[in-house]
Amino acid sequence: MSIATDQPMATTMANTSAPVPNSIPPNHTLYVNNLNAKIKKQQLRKSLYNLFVSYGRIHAVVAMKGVKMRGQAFIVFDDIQNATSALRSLQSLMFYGKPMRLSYAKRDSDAIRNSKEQIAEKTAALAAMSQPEPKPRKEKPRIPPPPSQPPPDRTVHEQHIAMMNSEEVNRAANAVAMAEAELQELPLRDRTRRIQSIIAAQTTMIGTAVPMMTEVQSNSTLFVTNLPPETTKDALEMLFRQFSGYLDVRLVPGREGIAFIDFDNDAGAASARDALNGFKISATNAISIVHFFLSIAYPMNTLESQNNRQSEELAAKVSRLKHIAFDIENETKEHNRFLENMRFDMSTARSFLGGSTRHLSNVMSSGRGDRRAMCYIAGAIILAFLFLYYVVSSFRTK
DNA sequence: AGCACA
Repeated sequence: MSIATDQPMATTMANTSAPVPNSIPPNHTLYVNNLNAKIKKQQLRKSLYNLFVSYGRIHAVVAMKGVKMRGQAFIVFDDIQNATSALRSLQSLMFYGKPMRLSYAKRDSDAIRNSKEQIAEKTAALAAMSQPEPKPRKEKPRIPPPPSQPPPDRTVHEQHIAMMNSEEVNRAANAVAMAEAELQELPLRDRTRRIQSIIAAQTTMIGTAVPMMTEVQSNSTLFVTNLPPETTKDALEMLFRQFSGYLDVRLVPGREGIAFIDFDNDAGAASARDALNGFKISATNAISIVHFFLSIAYPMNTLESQNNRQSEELAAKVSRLKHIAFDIENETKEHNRFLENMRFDMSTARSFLGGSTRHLSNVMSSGRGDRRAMCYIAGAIILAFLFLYYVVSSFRTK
């Protein structure tokens, strides 16, 4: 399938370990040159971000259009180690048709300089205030050692909990939280990749799984395809109204063969889907029903992980998360298959969203002020829109 | 090739 993205084809990885002779010491910021100067600044920044962010949190991507600065960019990492691993793995990567050249920046980026200053100020202030100087610890071990008097038989759970409360896990959880915000802005397909790389990165970073909770948000609208052209709204109504929470059938004016079925709850939609997917609505047509799912992963509150039972579930949660990531991918592919055969335009996308937006206005006007529900619905609408827009634009630019 | 950020 041909998908248009703003991502350049990342073809040959000519990386290996051939570090360019490099006199510049490691830096938070990578200097990139030999970039394709034809790419527009915004897109370039976005693509660079998407490429480099797998190696760690990125503070900024700077690219400039001027004669002197074209073809170059700066990637500001929060962490030097991450900058280093990006430098090593992406060196000479074909990017928009040209092998990019990476080195450390000669000077610190302003943002880094500032935060270094702030840290220096704080430690100076601390030193001035406190008379017993804090012992300068050297090189913190990956997993904090047990307290000086290790209780003879710490249970596995207790060790686990101690680790969960470690600074490293907190940082990892933080990284995941940042990533979550970023995920919201990515099309579904890219979210899968990001979720996987976040898990991988955090897992290697702390040597164990980050405690994550996942929330699968289903959607109370079903997408039905392969309907015979003469299908009427009444016929579909007959079929679907037996399921609890049924609200409405929406045919798409000007488009044969598809329909949207709204429910007032996810579970009703799911049970209708399970019952009717593949249903032979006529001698020749077995209908196919797609239920769009959205999922969000977020770090578990590390305080909550003090609870033993929850800490037992961590591993299971993470593996479930991985499965969900794969599921999203599969579903996305499946959707694309459906949609590739159709002229799926914006009015169709809007029609799909019609139900959701109505739910939103219902919630808003009900005056119950359920913030949480509103956020979810609004978020789901945005994600759904992004996904649909992505699908639509992939036809446009074919 | 070219090292900036307001």
